[in-house]
Parts: sequence; C-alpha cells; structure tokens
Amino acid sequence: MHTENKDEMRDKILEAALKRFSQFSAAKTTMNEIADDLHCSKASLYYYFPDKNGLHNAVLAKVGEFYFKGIEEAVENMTSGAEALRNIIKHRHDFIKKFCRLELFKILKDGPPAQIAEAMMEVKKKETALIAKMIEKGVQDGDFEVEDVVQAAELYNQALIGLRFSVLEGIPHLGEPTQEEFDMIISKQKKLAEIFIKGISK
Amino acid sequence: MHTENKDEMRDKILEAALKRFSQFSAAKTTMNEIADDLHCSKASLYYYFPDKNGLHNAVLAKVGEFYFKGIEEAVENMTSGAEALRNIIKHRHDFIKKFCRLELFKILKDGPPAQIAEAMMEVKKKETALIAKMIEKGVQDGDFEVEDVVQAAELYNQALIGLRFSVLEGIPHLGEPTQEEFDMIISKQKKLAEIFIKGISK
DNA sequence: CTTTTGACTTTTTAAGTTACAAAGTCAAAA
DNA sequence: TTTTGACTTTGTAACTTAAAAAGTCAAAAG
Repeated sequence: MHTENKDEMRDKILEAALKRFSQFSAAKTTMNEIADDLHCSKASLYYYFPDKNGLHNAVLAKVGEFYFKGIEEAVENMTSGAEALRNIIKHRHDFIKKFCRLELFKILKDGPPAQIAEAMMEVKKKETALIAKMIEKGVQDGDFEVEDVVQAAELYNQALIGLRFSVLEGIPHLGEPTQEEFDMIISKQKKLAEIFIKGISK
Repeated sequence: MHTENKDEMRDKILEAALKRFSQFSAAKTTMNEIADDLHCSKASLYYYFPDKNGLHNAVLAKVGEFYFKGIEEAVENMTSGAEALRNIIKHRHDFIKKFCRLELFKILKDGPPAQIAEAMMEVKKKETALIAKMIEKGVQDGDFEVEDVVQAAELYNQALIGLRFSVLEGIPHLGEPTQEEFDMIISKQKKLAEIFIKGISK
C-alpha cells in the first residue's frame, strides 16, 4: 500500500474499516481482515490508530459527522418548523438503515465505555439543539406555542426514538429489525409527529 | 402445611412465590425455598403446578389481573378522557415500582417463551382497548377529534412506554432504574401526555 | 380417594480449563 | 518516516465437570 501522505492513508483505513464494520459489525471484523483488504500489514494499522477501539471510535465519529451534516442542511433550508420536524424521521431512518451494524445502540446497552458515553452525550445535545432550532423557527413564525423550546426538542426526540423500542417490544429481535418492522416504526413515528406538532401548535 | 381445600393451598403457594419472586426475581428463587417458606415439601408444589414456569406464569397472571382492575376502575369513574389518560401514568408507575423484579420486561427481551408471548399480546390488546375507551369518552364529550381511536390509543401507550427506554439510553442500567431515573421518566411522560392530549383535542 | 412426602433421577448452570484466534508490540527493513 | 514479519500477550469460544436446582414417583398419611 502506498499513499501520497499520512492523512490519505488514514482515510483509506477508515474507509476500509467502515466497509467491514457496517457489513459484519466491528466485533466480527479482525484487524487482519482490514489489513488484507488494503493489501498492507496489520502493524500498519497500529501506526495510524492506537488500537482497535480507537479505530472504531474514529469510524463512529466520521459517520456521526455525516449524520449531522444532513440535519444541519435541513435546518438551513427550513421553510417551516413543522416541515423540518417531519423531515427528521426520514433522514434518521435512512441513516440507521445504512449504518445499523455499526453497533451504535448495542454499545449503549452493554456498558458505555466511558470514552464513548461522553461523546454520545455531546451528540445528543447537538441533535437536541438542532431540533430546538426547528421548534424555535415555528415559534418565531407564530405557528408554535412552547414554554421551554429545548425541553420540547428533547421530548420530541426521545418520544420518536422510544417508539423504536416499544413498537418492537415482545418481538424477538435477533439483530436488526426487518424491513416490515422498520416500516411499522416509521409509520408510528409519523403519526406521533403529527400529533406532537398539533400539540405544540397555537 | 394444612389447608381447608385445594384452592386455598394454591393461593398460599402463589402468595409465597410472589413474595420471593418480587424480592429476588424468579430466576434467583428455588422451588425448595418456596417450599421451606410454606413448611411443606417441594413435591407438594408440583402437585399444584406443573412446573416452575407454570407457577411463574400463574403469579404473573395474578399480578396482571390486579393491574387491570385498577385501570378498569379508572375507566368506570372517568370524569373526562383527558384526565383518565393522565391517570394512567401514575397508576402504571406504582405498578412497575411494586413488581419490577418479576422480570416482566426481561422476559420479553431474551426471547418470549411463546406461551407468555401470546398472553402478552392479549394484555396489550386489553390495555389498548381500555385506553381507547378513554379517548372514545373524550370524542363523545366533544373534547377530542381522532380518526382512528384504537390506533391513537396504541400510539399513546407505545409513546409513553418508549420514553422509559429512550430516557435511560446511554445510562448503564444494571438492573432496575433508580428513584431519580424513575422521576425523570415520569416527568417526561407527563409532559408528553399533555402535548399528546392537546394534539388530539379539538 | 386426595394430598403429602422422602428419596430418587434428570437437567441446568456456574466455575474452571484449555486451545486457538485475534489483539497488540517491536526491532529491523524499505 | 513508514512499513513489515515475526513475535508476545490477551481475549474468547468450546469443553469439561461438579454442584445445585428442577422434576418424578412409589409409598405413606389422613
């Protein structure tokens, strides 16, 4: 393997790791496999990343960035608060479908490795802040009436996310939800979003 | 151990099992312990129940009955749909706090043992039906405006339950939530309930 | 005839072991 | 500065096994 500079090699590794991780999960991917994909030695990977966890974190960070770019765009091109709130559902769903094997939520369930737990807190805050901007827009347009905008944003987010768990409750979910289950969740989320939007409307 | 009749003995066993199960969980309770509590032999337990699972199910059924009795009462004494919907939160919380060690939700996560899965479906339907009655009341009083009452009831239920998961997400929950976490959940559920109620109001 | 039981067998589970695979290191080479 | 093959260390999945708990039953008790 030969690249022009250090950063490029780092990106190549990140790319290869993302491919493996999102197809088979990080747990089922060995450092040797990633090295083989890149036609380089395993030791090289350790020259760019401190350990497997560090690589995993870097992949997660990259993907997270991609996620937020999408929402940020949506916030900028917002025509109305309600519309923006609706759009989140599809955007998030597309994201989850693409990267669900990255063990984003599995990591949380087991025991958040402190390092990631902190990052997750940041992510949540950031996401809530973006949703708050959408609600704020609605308030300024005179559409919405909300006491605490940030609180409402957090609640909107958690209510939608929560449906993912409660809708699947009782169904033995071996790994990822099926397409059918995904559709069920989205449908419910859309309905809840409409009621929520009406609930905070003037 | 001596009792007047068969049913009484069955009840004694159920009572003893509930005590153990709700203090230590069913998994950490042995049939011998229950027998010792009752000063009878383990074999006696098997005279009244086919196996440990059967006993566990019977305990769950008894507790479930208790749960529904409370909601049914609430439905009967309903002054308004909105009020009834609000009351569910407290009622359910009291119930969970009391019986959270009965592995009600743990059972679902692992793999529903078919037998219980079916019963759970029934329970959900029954609960949804009761909530639907509350919403129906609101519709008939001219307070609510809802397309599909049953669907709205299901959504209300799942949205509230879902908050229990999403609010705790990222927090390493070793066993049961703490009091603080419980309070957080209830607070969020109440806020969501208000928005939901406003969202289906005329 | 119904209910209870002690003594028994079978099944589950937790602890300990081991062997292999994967993680991680490093001195030397490119 | 970057890469690598050969190496050591660590983690994990597959067996083994001994204790504990589940579950059975023929006989006893009322």
